[in-house]
Amino acid sequence: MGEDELIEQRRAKLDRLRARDIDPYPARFRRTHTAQEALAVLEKGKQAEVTVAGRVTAMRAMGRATFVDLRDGSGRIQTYHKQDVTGEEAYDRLKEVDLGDFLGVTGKLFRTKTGEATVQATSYTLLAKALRPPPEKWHGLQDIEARYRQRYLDLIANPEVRETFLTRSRVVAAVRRFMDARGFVEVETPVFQGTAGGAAARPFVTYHNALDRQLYLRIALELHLKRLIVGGFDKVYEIGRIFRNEGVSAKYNPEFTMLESYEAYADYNDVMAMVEEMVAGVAQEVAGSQRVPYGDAAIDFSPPWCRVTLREAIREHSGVDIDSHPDVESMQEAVASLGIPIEEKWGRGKLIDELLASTVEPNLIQPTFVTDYPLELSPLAKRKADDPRLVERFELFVAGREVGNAYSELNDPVEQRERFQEQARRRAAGDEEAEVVDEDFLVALEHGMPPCGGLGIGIDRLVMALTGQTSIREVILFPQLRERGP
RNA sequence: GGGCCCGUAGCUCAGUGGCAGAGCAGGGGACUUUUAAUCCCAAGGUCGUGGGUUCGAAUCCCACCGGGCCCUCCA
Repeated sequence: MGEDELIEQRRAKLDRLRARDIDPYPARFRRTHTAQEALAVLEKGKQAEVTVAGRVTAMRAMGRATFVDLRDGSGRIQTYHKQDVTGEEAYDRLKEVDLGDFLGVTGKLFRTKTGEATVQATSYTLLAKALRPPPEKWHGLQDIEARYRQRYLDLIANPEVRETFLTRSRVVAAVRRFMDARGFVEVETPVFQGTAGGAAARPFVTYHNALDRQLYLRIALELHLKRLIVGGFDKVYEIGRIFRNEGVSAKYNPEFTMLESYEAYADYNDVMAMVEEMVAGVAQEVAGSQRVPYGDAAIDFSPPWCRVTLREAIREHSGVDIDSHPDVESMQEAVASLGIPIEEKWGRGKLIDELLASTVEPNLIQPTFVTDYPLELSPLAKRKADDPRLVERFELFVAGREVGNAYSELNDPVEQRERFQEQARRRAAGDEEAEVVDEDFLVALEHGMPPCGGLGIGIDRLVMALTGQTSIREVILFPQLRERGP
């Protein structure tokens, strides 16, 4: 049976219903109970009359009696339609009902002889006719491309997918509650920006007609949130979408969600403690435990987490002591000797970053703070007092992926200008991901910013770690895909 | 950007050179407590697209489109 034919059959049913003066898309319907509420009523032993509504997910017809499974946002409930109860006309009309249609059903609750809570229908109403058939009821929707392109079908057919996205929603809500409870003010900053800064990434470019001006989509929240610290908000955060013009893969989606927070009079150690408390609390709230399954093992979010300096981490996992390679040439040699492909133009910082990504990161399954990064990788972070080559910075790794990044914010406007200028030199030398000098931000810093601890958490990756997903597309409802071909 | 793999009915999948199949869904019939309901009957195909090899291609080769995984880059 071809798809067109299946649709044609459903249209014919629609026409027959209309011919009988039945509106297949009524404007409203009053239900008295959700599926879950109705089940609870019967649980209390009450054989009350209820009106429920939902999508038809299965029909089992046996001559003059039919069982219909209805699903709403709360769950599933079975309705039972008997010809001698509903009357012949209404019973025959069930033939025009298809899987995927929405139905409202009124009747008394009872238990079948197999014990299933059921609504004995005295009447029912078609609430919306579906013209296309739903996916297979037992195997669900397996085709990965179809799952992403038509996520609504994925959500209908695959309950665990629905569960993952409910978890995502709970994670965001729990993070927000945590930040609010600590006195952080939630703010919203511009998505369109004249210069896109705050991260090493290529931006999307767009154009504003009335302003006659090229604009960029933000690649980070950082520089505007710090302006607000200058403006006197002591604690601010934003949970927002950011956009990076990079490849698409299981780890990367061009738009993703970041939490960034800035706290005046805090440093990166304070931020570390806050992150531990926040993520452990979120895990407890959404997973019911600070230990969450990860493959055959588990990730344990209970504090304190492992803390290791970048130098130690790299030495442990690659055998290379970065302090023994103070110049670019020596570092290139060390990295290349591990079989890691390198590029001639890479500086010492980039080489260290590469060492981290390829030797350390995949091994950090349990939550781990890697601290004290090279200055050249961190143009917005404050220098360590006891070692000017390093900054007060940490990255958080979980499940072999970077989940967070934080530092004591650089608030010396003169040094910030120098750091921007160094970035500008790199950009001129062909590094498209170097920071752009943001004069407006420098002016803000020149007005004085208190010492401040900043944080960025990749919400998508946090959700991945908390739900055991290995592809970012499983935690983004509508991931970016290539345009469908002809 | 490179390598490997996949694309068959609305959905889930068999079929690897010789008549294009099954289950679910859909259609007809039997069945008044089923639940992957059961039983009977009939129907349903641009085998991703376009070339090529061959007497013969879903099957082998090439290109393209889409997807997946692994590299590369980015969080």
